[in-house]
Amino acid sequence: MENYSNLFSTQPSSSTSNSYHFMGTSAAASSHDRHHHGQPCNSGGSLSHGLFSNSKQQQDGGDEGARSSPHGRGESSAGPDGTGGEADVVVEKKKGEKKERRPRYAFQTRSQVDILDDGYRWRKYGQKAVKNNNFPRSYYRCTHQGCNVKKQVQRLSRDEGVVVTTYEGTHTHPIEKSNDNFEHILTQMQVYSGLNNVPTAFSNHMFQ
DNA sequence: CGTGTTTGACCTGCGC
DNA sequence: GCGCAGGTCAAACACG
Repeated sequence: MENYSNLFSTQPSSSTSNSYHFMGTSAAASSHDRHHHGQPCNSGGSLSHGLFSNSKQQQDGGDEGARSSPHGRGESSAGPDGTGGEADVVVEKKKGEKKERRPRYAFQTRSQVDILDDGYRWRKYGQKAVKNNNFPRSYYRCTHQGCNVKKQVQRLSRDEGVVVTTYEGTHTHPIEKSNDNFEHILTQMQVYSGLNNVPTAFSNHMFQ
């Protein structure tokens, strides 16, 4: 809760690249332990659920068990085989069309921990070292059945106090547990959302 | 035993 | 075509 970094949202420049909606906030993020008191207190499940919704694009990925790649690998792009479900979720290359990805929503927080406890259950499925960054990037997927939401968590190398979380997709289910902390974060995000503050320097760094 | 993490290998896109 | 970087898979492992 020191200072709110930045917040911005880039427009879906549908040009091949992804669209990022970026926002910044600072929080005492606590997550250390994901679901201990995992009670389904679906207190509305509105907050984050609504906030990260990208209106359209992938809202279908819904029940398609997400992964059903027959060959195990290369599922991400070899997807479009007609099974509808996944094909339209990952709008990658569709027979010739230029690839287009789901919009991502990123926001940075000033926190000691990497993972924000946003009320959903996530399963880590990968971690990669990122170029020009001392810290690795972690990849998470929502564990809820049929929910295809992913998120990446990365810490800035030049400011290790800042954690960048990138969400991709929309949750197809209500939040699994309420979380005052995250609600607080969201509140901040909304507030700053109105300011239209754009951190250019940072954006140049993170996404391209 | 169920769930989540770690980690090396693999795949793909992109720039040169 | 090659190499690099990002993204994902899945087996092995750890933990409650």
